[in-house]
Amino acid sequence: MATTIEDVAREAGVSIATVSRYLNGPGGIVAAETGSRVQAAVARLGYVPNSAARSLKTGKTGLIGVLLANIAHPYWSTVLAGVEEACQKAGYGAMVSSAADRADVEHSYLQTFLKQRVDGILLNPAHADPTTVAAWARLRVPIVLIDRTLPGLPFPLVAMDNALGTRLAVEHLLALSHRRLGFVSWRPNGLSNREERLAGFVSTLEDAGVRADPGLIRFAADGWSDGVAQTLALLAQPDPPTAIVSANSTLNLQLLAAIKHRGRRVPADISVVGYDDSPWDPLLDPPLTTVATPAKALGTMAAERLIAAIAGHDGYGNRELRLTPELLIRQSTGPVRELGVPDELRVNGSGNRPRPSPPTPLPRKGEGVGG
Amino acid sequence: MATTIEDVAREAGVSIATVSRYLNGPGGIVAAETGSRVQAAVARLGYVPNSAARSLKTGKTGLIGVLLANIAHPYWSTVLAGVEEACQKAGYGAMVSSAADRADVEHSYLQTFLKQRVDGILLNPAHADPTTVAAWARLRVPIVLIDRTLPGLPFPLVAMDNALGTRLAVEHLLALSHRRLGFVSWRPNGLSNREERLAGFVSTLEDAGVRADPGLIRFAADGWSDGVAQTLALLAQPDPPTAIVSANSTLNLQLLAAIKHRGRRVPADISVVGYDDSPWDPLLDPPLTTVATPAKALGTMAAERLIAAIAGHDGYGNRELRLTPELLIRQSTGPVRELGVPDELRVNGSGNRPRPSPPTPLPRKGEGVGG
DNA sequence: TTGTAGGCGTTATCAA
DNA sequence: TTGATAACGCCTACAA
Repeated sequence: MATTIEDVAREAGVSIATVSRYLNGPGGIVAAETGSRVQAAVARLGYVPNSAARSLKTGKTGLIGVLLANIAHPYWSTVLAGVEEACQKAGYGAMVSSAADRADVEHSYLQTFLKQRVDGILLNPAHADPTTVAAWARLRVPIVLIDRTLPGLPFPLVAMDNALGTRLAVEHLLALSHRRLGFVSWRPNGLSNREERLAGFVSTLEDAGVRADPGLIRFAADGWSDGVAQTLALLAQPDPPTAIVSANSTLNLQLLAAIKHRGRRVPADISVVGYDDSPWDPLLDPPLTTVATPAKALGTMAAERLIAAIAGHDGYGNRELRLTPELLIRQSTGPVRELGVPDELRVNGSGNRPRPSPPTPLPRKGEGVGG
Repeated sequence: MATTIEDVAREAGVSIATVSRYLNGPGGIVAAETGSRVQAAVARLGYVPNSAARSLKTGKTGLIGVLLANIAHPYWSTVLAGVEEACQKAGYGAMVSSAADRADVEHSYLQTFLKQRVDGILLNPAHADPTTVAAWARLRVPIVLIDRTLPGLPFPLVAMDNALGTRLAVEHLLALSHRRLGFVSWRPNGLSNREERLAGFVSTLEDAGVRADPGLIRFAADGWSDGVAQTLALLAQPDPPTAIVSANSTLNLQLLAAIKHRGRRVPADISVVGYDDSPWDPLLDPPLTTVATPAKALGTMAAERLIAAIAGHDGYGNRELRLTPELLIRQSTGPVRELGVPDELRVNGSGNRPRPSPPTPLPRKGEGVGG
């Protein structure tokens, strides 16, 4: 068995109350000389307080639960790094779990969190299932939603300004005179982030007086392949788009791959705006114009807000906190060349002749990562 | 305050011992009729056992600590998905922490784990710092190393067979008649995975009687940009390699970007073998020949082994468990064309004329991920 | 088959 | 400034 406070007390020749006071109380509540004796005993014995015993008494565990719909997506590594940082700073531990997109797994992890009496939960909801939503809504623990919400969840939300993200992408393309814009996204599923990016795309076009052709909006199943198929379908249309917006980082590469598969060049034949600015986006061919989202900040802010809520310091109520995306213009977007006329049909065929591409610019410095 | 076992006992009209027995004991130890009364009371009150109290009594927390050197790398999303799965299955919770490659953060998280009395620790060590190593070695908790180890750490290891990985890459290139092979890796730092991949590269060349030119081996700082610089340096040599092996998934894209920046074509001018087979490797241009490593299985097996060790069921002692990588041959490697003669100097300049590239093949089906 | 009671390691109250 | 002691919620002999 590990050493207990009693061992320390004996070793230091004081009572356990004194040890506890020295360890927890504000400095000065214990005589300096006594304190240093306790200090020495703690060091000698390698004493580490048992937080189960402590939390039994205090009702606080110093733990927050992080329940993600699916951690198996690079985006979340970055978000988690932010969550970690905030937890670390505040002395909290994080229990991270991934529901693998399944409602039953989500529920089982929730149970684990409740058993562990986490002080709060950071939730990225997996499913719009009404029963699950009702169960969540009934909980008493402080909960902060991260990245997205669902109708009926009465908790504060920290998320990206998704509508603004697609708005930036569309405005950029409109400014380049594109009028037939394609959009490849996830299937909406009632999840707010997906709905909002779609809404931002459509409304920005409408605001500009451009008709949003429903045929140019495609939804791909989650994963790394259906986005290719959907993009191909988009390109195969009689009047294909001159530019495409990707709704998330998983789709970015799928769009690019599909476009190359069709033998189209980016941006000469078609422009592409990606989403999320993954660290490798500047390394793609061509370097991707992207809606950059502050993924790490998302994690930090959500965790900070949850910790504030736990301490009762959250003055925001259930208000949303939205993080602002930013458009990074690289080389995957360019002015439209000609509307709706495929390269092959042009009289002056010069556009179809490959020219040596300019040297790829070097990427900006990225954050250090290990491995 | 949450409802306690006492509330349940009162509600069901039994003693707390009976409730506890019904909840924990093997079925049948409580009369069926009594059991269903307890069951009903639990449901009505929404009772969830307090695991702090339980673990105070039993000495087990049902928690494992996962301490990663740096979670901010896509590779770990996949590993964690595996860890999650195994924990979920065994009823364990996982506390995941990331040291951001800093020894002090690593140490602070270790303290958190010890305070929480985790039942075991999954460790991906961040630094070869001897003090830290000594501190680790002194711990009494069951520990399983994941992905890499350090000299002096007396714990079981679950990792990839790294030497085999680079061996597969080199053998493939040798079979394509390449003789000047470049290698771009991380700075070794004493971390086993890095050392092993380097050793596998060098020894495979030597076994084949090919001299491993030290000038063709470059080490890049962690991150998303130095790999580009190192690859450029490699290509700028008087007698550049005809093929390059990448040591990890972060470098894959950096190699490709640098090669394109120099105007070289893959695989016509230079072959590239990547590492890790990230989900997007088949989407790259060209689809990357890669050493595929079972990242999710790494997580699963490490967690399972730790859980077995906690239960005292680990018959393996400190033996290593190595997972076998596999070479996936796609389109980034091809036969060597001519040794050491740059395209520009050829009399027959046909090699320098861009030809339309063949359509990119569609990617295989990937695992579903959310977002 | 069920109930009573002691104790797990802390914190916090109350005296000294 | 320090010490004795009663909880905190649960498990588990031991009794009934």
